[in-house]
Amino acid sequence: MEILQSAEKTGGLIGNPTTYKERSKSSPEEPTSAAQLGNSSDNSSSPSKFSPTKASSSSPGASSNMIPIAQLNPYQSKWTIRARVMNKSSIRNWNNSRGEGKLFSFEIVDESGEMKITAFNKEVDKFFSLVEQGKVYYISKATLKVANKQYNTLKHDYEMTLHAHSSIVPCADGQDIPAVQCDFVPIAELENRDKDAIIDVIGVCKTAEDVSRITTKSSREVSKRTLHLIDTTGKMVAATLWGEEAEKFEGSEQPVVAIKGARLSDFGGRSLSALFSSTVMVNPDIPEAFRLRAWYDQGGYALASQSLSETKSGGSGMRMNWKTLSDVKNENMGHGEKADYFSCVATLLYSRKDTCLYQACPSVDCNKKVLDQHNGWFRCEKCNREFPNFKYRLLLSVSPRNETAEALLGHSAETLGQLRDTDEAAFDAVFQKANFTTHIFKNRVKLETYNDESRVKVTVMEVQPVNHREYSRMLLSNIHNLTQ
DNA sequence: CCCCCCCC
Repeated sequence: MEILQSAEKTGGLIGNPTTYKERSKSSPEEPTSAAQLGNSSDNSSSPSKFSPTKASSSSPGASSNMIPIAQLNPYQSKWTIRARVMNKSSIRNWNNSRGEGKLFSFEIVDESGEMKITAFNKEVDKFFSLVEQGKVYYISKATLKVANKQYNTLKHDYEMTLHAHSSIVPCADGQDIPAVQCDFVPIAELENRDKDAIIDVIGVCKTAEDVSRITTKSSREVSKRTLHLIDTTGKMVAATLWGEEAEKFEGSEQPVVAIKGARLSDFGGRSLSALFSSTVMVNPDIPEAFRLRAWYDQGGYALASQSLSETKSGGSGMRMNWKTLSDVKNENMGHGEKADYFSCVATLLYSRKDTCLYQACPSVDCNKKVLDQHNGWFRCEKCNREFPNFKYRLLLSVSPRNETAEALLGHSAETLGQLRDTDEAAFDAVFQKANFTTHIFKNRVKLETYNDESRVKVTVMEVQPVNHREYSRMLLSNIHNLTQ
């Protein structure tokens, strides 16, 4: 792709006789930068607008009226438009009670307006590879119908469906047609944007998670892959791609990734999700991308970037079921059929050190307590074997997991086991030091019956450091709710 | 003729 001019220098689009206003759903407030994409087919130096003469010289619709997109309506039969593809979806299949098929859609723009175009089945085969994002085409003979505003946020009363006689022909001189514009929001700035805002973002893909399959609420299976994008603001944000885009993404070489029309979510703080209407561009040929590449390669890669998105499930105040310990009692948590889960910020008052360590089977993934045979051998009933050695495991009364207890005490079970055997004072000190420390505890609560005696048992699943910003945010929201 | 924008 060739870029006419960096819009950053100009504060807007230059080289276009008219200005195309960003579509409403993007709602940019103060664009900090803008990039133009897709002028590769613009070679002519003589802009032409709706001149029938010009149209007849190079378009198949010689007898058609060249009209602006804004004037398209279902009540005229002969027309040709000349427009640039802003956005193109991938091919999607559907299968419902009314039948099945495939489709793709794209959005076009000219100086007068914009429109959504959908192609089904045979028209998918005919036009999918021809239609390229950023390029200009003559389009004629298609069906116009009232736009379904529920799914089409473009500013036009109608949308277009291609049919067997529809014509799409590349236009060699479309430089007068507005370029596709990106208003990239710096990643640090995402923190101040509203949830559900549709924004354009560009960053270096520092890491890309593996692709995974998830099942949606409506029982559809879909692939997803989360990228972690950073920019020169030193902030990082998680951006999730879906479907084929997720499957095909190759992030091993830290490409620059631009997403036009991503949705800002408040999951885990702030994160982004690509929509069907988003355009994901890997290493796009735009100045922003070149700048980011240089910045990253010349040292940006070493920056300890701070993510706006919580990477772990914990720490974030958004999805945590925060409870106080008295809530657990007052709300009779754990009395249901299934266990309840809650998180609390709590301070460790005391932990028993006498029964905290046990000698476990050294087999990988066994962890069963071994029986000391007092002959130098240790027997594991589960493995039905005797070992000359064992491994220490930690078991605090709150915790089912060795790793959780290790996090709480700040030492590995192995270290503590050695310490107990060699330096009791140091061993005691570890427990002393852990007392009165405050953490986020993620807990499971369940009423358990043992020997005819029922009691609510709280098990700590995970211990995490307190994220004071998130925790304060949660407390403020509680105060806010109390004053409602 | 789709119309799902998902999951933690």
